[in-house]
Amino acid sequence: MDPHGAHPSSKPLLETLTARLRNMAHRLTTPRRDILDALRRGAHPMSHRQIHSALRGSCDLATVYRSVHLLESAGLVQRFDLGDGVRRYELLGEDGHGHHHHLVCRRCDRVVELLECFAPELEQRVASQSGYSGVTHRLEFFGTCPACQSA
Amino acid sequence: MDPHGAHPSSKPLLETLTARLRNMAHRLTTPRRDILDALRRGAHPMSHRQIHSALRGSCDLATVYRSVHLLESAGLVQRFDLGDGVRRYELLGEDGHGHHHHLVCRRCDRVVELLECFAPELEQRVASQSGYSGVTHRLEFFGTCPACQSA
DNA sequence: CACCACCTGCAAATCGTTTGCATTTTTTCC
DNA sequence: GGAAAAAATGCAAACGATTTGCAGGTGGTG
Ligand SMILES: [Mn+2]
Ligand SMILES: [Mn+2]
Ligand SMILES: [Zn+2]
Ligand SMILES: [Zn+2]
Repeated sequence: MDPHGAHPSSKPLLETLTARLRNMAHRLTTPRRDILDALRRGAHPMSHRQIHSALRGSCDLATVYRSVHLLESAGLVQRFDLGDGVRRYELLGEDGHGHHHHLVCRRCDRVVELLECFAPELEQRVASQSGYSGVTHRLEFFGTCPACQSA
Repeated sequence: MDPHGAHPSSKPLLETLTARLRNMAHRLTTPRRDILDALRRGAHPMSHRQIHSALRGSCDLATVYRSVHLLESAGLVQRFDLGDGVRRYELLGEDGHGHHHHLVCRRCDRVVELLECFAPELEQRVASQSGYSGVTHRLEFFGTCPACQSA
């Protein structure tokens, strides 16, 4: 595994993403297309602020918040919570394909993308034992990266 | 499993907790003792605000924030992030004993305490594959509780 | 019981995020 | 292509959680 590696999976075409958005009966606006494109280029989860800077001010920060909300409810992006109070987002494949987790350095915030998801069978067990339905999970790892260990 | 069940493990004595705090070279103040006691009584992770109300205003909310910080760095409490922007805390046993996870209803926020922790072997694997050290994890489950399913 | 380092209350500041409203865009339909 | 309706944006103000500065209060030690 490459410690700095980004998503190895082929990135979806921007055209594919905008099509998905329109299929959900939403308008395709310039900010939304640009946000999707920024996320497509990003190797790791991006905060609203990071997305906004990647857009170089082409739209307002409030619009980034509103658009990301929409993309999330449309199932195009997934939210990640890496422990600081900041929400981060990544593109999500159709039907939830592309679900995965991260390993974050406590010192320098370096992120490793973890390709496998371990927990689906756990979801099953948790669901059947509790009676809850539609069980999902959120899992992130934390540690000290090689660089920060020697420093 | 009891869907509403709280921690089944025996609760530590307040005296034990205050001793642990003092061993870390920290003062035992009234707010700190009261906060430990509130957490000891709580069945689920508590937010700063919940702790503060449990104290019935006996100390300031800012003091709750500062004290919980201290308790966290002293290893007496563990932080949980249940998806809303609010941090919650539970007592943690010595040497990290008592680590566990939760299942939260997306509709009514009902919390189920999950007794087992599945991920230590995953930590191992993640650590050896990435070169990170001191790997820990954060894992929570979300779903719809039986009551909210019928509603 | 006095001292001092540490802690607390209070209020203001900070930070991420949300929202109201007037204006601009997108889409639909001629 | 252009007009009209519906929806999205920009801007600034509001918000809720958390942090912080400072002046006064307290715990633990000798
Ligand atoms: Mn990722
Ligand atoms: Mn718990
Ligand atoms: Zn690092
Ligand atoms: Zn519920």
